[in-house]
Amino acid sequence: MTAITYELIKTDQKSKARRGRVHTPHGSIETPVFMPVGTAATVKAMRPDEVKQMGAQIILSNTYHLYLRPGHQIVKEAGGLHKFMNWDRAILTDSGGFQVFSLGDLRKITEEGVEFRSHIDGSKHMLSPEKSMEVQNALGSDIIMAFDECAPYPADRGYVKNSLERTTRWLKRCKEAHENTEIQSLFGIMQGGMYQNLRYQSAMEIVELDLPGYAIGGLSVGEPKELMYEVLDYSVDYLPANKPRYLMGVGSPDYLFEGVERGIDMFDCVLPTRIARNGTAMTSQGKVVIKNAAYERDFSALDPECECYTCKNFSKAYLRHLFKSNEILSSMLLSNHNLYFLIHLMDGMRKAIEEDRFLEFKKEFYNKYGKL
RNA sequence: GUGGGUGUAGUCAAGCGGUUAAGACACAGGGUUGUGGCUCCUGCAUUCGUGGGUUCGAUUCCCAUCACCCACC
Repeated sequence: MTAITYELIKTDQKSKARRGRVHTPHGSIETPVFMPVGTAATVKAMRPDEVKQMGAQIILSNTYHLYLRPGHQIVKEAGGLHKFMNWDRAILTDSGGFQVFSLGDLRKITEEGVEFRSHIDGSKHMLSPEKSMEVQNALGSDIIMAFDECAPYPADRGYVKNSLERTTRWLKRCKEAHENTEIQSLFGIMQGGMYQNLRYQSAMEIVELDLPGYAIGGLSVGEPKELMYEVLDYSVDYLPANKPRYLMGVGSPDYLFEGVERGIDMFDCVLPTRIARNGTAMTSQGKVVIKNAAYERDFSALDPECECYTCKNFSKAYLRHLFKSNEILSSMLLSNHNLYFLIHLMDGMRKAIEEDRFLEFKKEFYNKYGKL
């Protein structure tokens, strides 16, 4: 018995989109789902009760960051991550694999693991499959991710093949080292870059380990949109239908639609909260760069079709003023809106799948949303 | 009224005789996708209060003038 189980409820008649449910020790999650990112045990600028109230079913936090600060032992002493940050719904933790990729410069990858320098104080650390499991076990998140290597783009076939094979070996070590299987489930991560046969090889290797869920990693790392969609097309088919499929790091509305259409169940992304902090909103009419001078005297709502707290109570002119004045409330209100927007977009997608009109729903959205 | 000082972009300012006048902030665009991000990138003075003069050449020196500031009557 694993901590996480997947229930397939319905598959769309005209696409690979599917409606499902992931059962976790902290409640069940209706899928497809968007997971807000809370790297340092907090969804930046948001209170947990707000995140919960807008309908977030699961959030993501991060092994690398919590290991460095405050330290996983402290989180464990606090009673685990859920209690520490006061979030009683599901939590997924990333393994630190992506930081190995994004920190780039000061790191050394070996078979044992990755040696890197802390971005906080420069101190030297080693992250390995065993260490990542130790940290994630201490955090107590419901879904824990395998410690993988995310190959950069572009990367040649030889590099990607070696990297994916090492990721499989690391996955076996993760499975071996993972201790709390009763309350935490380990998801494997497919790699393979932009090469179809390598994606296939990676899938075969990780699926053989019969894990509770699988993620597609190594996408949205700078490749063209069309290429990502193409890789996604066949990659999803290599994963079992009776397990949740998670596309890592994707979160713009168009990517979410294209992912769901191809059979993805879970997404996470820093995009909504990051662009919120930098003065941009996602709305039903498209992207709104609230800091632009055009909104100086625009007293209308950010998104006239949105029911979120921000849209119901404040004008674009006020939001622009808050941003230009560097007010904390700016990050709070825009993050609130962007997260609400994506969460409700997923609500709409789920409903559309149930009614077999996912493609129509997608078309309607694109017609209004326009570019990105 | 007398003496002194200052006038360079929206603001604070560097430059003080020599090719395209630092920088910061502000302002204006853009970026952002398993968060090293209240961040990053780009743009923004044919012109140095005004008028003369000296000089091959002046934002830089001289004179006048205007504005503002300080001190003393």
